[in-house]
Amino acid sequence: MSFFDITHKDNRSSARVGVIRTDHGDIETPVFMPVGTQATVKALTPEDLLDLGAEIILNNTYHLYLRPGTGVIESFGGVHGFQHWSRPILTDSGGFQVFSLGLGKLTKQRKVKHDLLAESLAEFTVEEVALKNPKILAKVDEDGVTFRSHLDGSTHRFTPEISLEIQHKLGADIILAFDECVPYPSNRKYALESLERTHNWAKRSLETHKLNKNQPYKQFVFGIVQGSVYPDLRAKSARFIGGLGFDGFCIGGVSVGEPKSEMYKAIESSVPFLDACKPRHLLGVGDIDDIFEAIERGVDMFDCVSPTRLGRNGSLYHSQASRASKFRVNILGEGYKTQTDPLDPECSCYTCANYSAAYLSHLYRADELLAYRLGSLHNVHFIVNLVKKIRQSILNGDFPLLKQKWLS
RNA sequence: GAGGCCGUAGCUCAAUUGGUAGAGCGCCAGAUUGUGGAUCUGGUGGUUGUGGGUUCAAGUCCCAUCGACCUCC
Repeated sequence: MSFFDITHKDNRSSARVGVIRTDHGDIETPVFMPVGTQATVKALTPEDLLDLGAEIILNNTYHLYLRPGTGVIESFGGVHGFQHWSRPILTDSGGFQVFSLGLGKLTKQRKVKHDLLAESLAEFTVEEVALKNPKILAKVDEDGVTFRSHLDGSTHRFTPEISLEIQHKLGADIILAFDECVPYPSNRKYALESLERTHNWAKRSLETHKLNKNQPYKQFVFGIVQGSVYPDLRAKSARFIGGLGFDGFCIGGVSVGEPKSEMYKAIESSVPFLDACKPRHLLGVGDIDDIFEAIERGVDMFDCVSPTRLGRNGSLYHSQASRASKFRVNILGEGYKTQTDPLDPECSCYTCANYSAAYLSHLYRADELLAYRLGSLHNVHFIVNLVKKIRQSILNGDFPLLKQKWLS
């Protein structure tokens, strides 16, 4: 029994069907994993997640390290026992927080124009840019990253060694190398500089992982490909990371503001250099069209906050919504105030099976807590099961048809 | 009954000595991709209670009227 087996390949694209085996159960790929940053998929219980078909969830190292702290989680024998989830878990390495607390923070603030950031990065060092922007909470150096907690401002430091040691203590089934996610846009000089650093960190992450002897059960470690939107850097990164001996791979640094076409190019530039027998995870994606495009290009795993975040904000997936509206409708829209039918007649989730759109609309307008739960339930169900349908379509040989049906 | 005070957007309120009526919230719409249950971006919205008058010009000054509130008898 190997960690990952490919059971079927699409003959018209790079799409494939497989199974990942962990001590906490199997995962059928392609798979979408809901994000439970703080050891909880917001508003949902583990039973909810099982009911709607989730096979694996993502937890975040940065958040759990800061709160409740690794010690508390260790006392439960790891993240599974702590959150009452006995199926597989993947932990992020904290690398993304280097981005979201650091330079990426600038691109997320609409005030800072993209070209301004690009100019800054061309003209100044990262340290100089950070000095000019006191809101930045993280600073990267060759050895690791120093950051301030978003909770209390206290100073902390992550290195590849520290991140992996924390992840060993958290005890997820799949853990990630510590990387730097560069903002978009980044000039080539910075992207390359950061890439060398991420590669160095990948080696150190893997070495640290090999030293870990006291695993109660098997932990697999994935390396992360970076390289921004530069195809040659992506290829360089995939060759390097692909050659280190990781159990699987992530493609990172996407969905950070770049055009979708650039993201697809980044996937295409990376996949050919990654061992075809190992699973590939596209970090932080995502949108329904992106999932189709990525699976077609050989991606096996996805995680994204969008179904839960959008669910809490009333943006709900709908089988009859157009691609232009990203397959979603806004339940807060005026028309739903009086709709006695369920939100989506074609949906089999708990929410659509039991509640009218008008009731949902009311819950959202009244800021009732049940809105978060019913909305998240619906959205996660929608995405998880769409990916299951895609999996089946690959087995049936009609994946291109299904993709065309959705994306035309 | 007498005196006082106030009526401006759906709501709470702004608007210099008279000079193009604004804000917050709400409402409507959009954004949201390895999560700060957050945030951001637009948009709709008014015969300034009503009717007269003074003035080049009135939310603002004058008169009447309707309504709310306060005090006193």
